[in-house]
Amino acid sequence: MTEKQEKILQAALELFAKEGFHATSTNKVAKFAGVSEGLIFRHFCNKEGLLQAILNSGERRLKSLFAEIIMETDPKEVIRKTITMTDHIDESEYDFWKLQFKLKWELEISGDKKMQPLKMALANAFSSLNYESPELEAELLLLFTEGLGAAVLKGSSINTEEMIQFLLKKYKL
Amino acid sequence: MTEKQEKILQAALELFAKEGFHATSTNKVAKFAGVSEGLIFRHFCNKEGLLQAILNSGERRLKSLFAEIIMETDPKEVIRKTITMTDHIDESEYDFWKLQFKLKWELEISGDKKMQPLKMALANAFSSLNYESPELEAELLLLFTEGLGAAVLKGSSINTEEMIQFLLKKYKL
Amino acid sequence: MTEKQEKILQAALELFAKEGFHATSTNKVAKFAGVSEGLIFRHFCNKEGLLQAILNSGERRLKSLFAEIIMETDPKEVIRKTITMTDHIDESEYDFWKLQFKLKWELEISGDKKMQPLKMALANAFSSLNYESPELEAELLLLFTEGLGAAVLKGSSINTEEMIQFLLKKYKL
Amino acid sequence: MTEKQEKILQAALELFAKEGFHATSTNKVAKFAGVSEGLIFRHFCNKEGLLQAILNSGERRLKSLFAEIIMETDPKEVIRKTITMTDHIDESEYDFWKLQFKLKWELEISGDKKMQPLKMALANAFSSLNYESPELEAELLLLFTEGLGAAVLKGSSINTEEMIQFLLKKYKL
DNA sequence: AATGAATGAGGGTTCATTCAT
DNA sequence: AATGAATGAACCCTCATTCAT
Repeated sequence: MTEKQEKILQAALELFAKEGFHATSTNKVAKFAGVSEGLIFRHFCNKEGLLQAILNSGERRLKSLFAEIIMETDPKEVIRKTITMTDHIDESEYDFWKLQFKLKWELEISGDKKMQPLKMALANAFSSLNYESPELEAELLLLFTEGLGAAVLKGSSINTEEMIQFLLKKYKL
Repeated sequence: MTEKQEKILQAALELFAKEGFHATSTNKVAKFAGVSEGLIFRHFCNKEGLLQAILNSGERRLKSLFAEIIMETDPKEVIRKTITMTDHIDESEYDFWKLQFKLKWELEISGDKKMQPLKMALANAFSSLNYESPELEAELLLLFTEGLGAAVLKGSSINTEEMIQFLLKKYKL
Repeated sequence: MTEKQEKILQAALELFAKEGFHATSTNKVAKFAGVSEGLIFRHFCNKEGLLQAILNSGERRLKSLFAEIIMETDPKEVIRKTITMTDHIDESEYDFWKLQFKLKWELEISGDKKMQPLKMALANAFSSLNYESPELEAELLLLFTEGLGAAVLKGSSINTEEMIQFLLKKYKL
Repeated sequence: MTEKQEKILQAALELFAKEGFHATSTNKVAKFAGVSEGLIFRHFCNKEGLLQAILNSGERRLKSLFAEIIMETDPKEVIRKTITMTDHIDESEYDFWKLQFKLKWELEISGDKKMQPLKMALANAFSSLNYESPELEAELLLLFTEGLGAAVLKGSSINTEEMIQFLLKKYKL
């Protein structure tokens, strides 16, 4: 991975996240990256290839974020970490996460599969704690988490911190 | 509102909802509506004007959906109706709702303001029922509603019916 | 000639003069005249027909302006009136004259023929006054007059009044 | 400046001069230049940018034409060269000059500033020769030059050669 | 006479992509 | 690996004009 390649990825991530995939031209990406437009195609084949490269490079981020939760053995900790997940997203990664949410709607790229391991970990946790419907509980909590994440990334008026504390109390954590 | 005007709106709604605003060309809209492309601009000025027209015409739908909940006097009913809201969306209106969600991410058009009255009604309801943090409860429930709506519209694997019943039980309704 | 017909002509004259024939759309003319666009075509056939109508209606103005000079019997007066012609153009007729000049270049509509009678009158005048080359003198004076007119209509920095006095002195008038 | 860039400029100059700026489509320019239409915008940004490029490249021509007169020290020669200027315009440059005249009317781009140095040189010349109103003399002569130039470029019926000789005699040159 | 809906061709411009260097 | 010229299709939009009413 050359330096210019990285610059392209970085520029594309930021622009795709800010303006959307379709609204960002390869020309804009090239200029923003300080690179000739042709180079994008040399390295990433086409615009979609560029997107894939971003997504792939981000997969690690996603997995490491989830891994910390999934590896957890204490069920209460699994739930607590899920709830506070939003708080642990570094501001420098906002673009990546925003892009994830954007793509779900713009290109209908579902993130469901990626959530599956987390969902199972949660279901197990709720099961250990003798919740009646652990799977539904897991799904519900993920719904909350996603909603909270979306709210943060869109700059909604929601007070995230308060909401997280509120949820923790609700789950007696 | 002429017949062709309606056809344009209808076509645009469907295409914008399916493929996104930027990914849908006015040419495609015109062809889909069986209309000359120029007519779009005579009636709606801009591509964006076309979008606005769709949004405005949908405002009624949105308000009537919310009104039914807000007018409710029984606090328990307010909460129940909010939870089951997703179920009451007619399949014929999927395109409209999908567009709403899509736009939130594609054009960063926030729906926060529109939710405000509903949020207040919910807060009041929770307050009447002596919940400790009625506003946070309201916000949380809205997070759920949005999440569930999104899941349905994206064709997620979530079992909506089950989830709704689950939540109703949680709120003792 | 109905009232609306006149309004169209008036609007078209002003717009054609200000922005040019090609740069003025029939739509703009219609809006400026407070009239439906279709009406323009009902009355004037097409855009060029509208232009012709303006030109024809202006022909009278042009002829009456020249007539006063041509009818003059005193040769000195012929020359004097030609030189001061620019001064006698009413400000309300600027648009018409500006259009004349514009069209010469935009559509290469020559005004040469219309000048012919004036040129002959001038040649006769110079001949009566025993100028050596009366025809060339006539042509030269017309060159000056046109240049002066153009300068005025373009809002050039030339001091017209002074220049006219200067010319009158040169021709000993 | 690539070969195709030059071809575009050349084609645009010819077409703008012949048909006018507004009446010439970029498509026409591209076809005439044997080039893809997009290339125009890559190199010149806008249609207007294309025009500016032509104008800028022509500025040299204009300055060199004037320089020869302004540098002249003999006042009589200054006047003589001004009068005969029209004759010194190469036929290959007609398009450029025609465009200059056209633009004055089509886009109201004034050439006044460019004439200023020449006007001052003429005023000085007339002053040296003890003319009473050197500045007005200068302005009048420029009026003549412009008028004659216009006549030539429009293919008027004026006999340019004769007229120039006539004026030279008038100024005793 | 007058409107306003409707059209199809064409306007300038941007797009993702290719190619020679 | 990297550039920048070059392309052709598609973009949004405006045009002069026609037609039903």
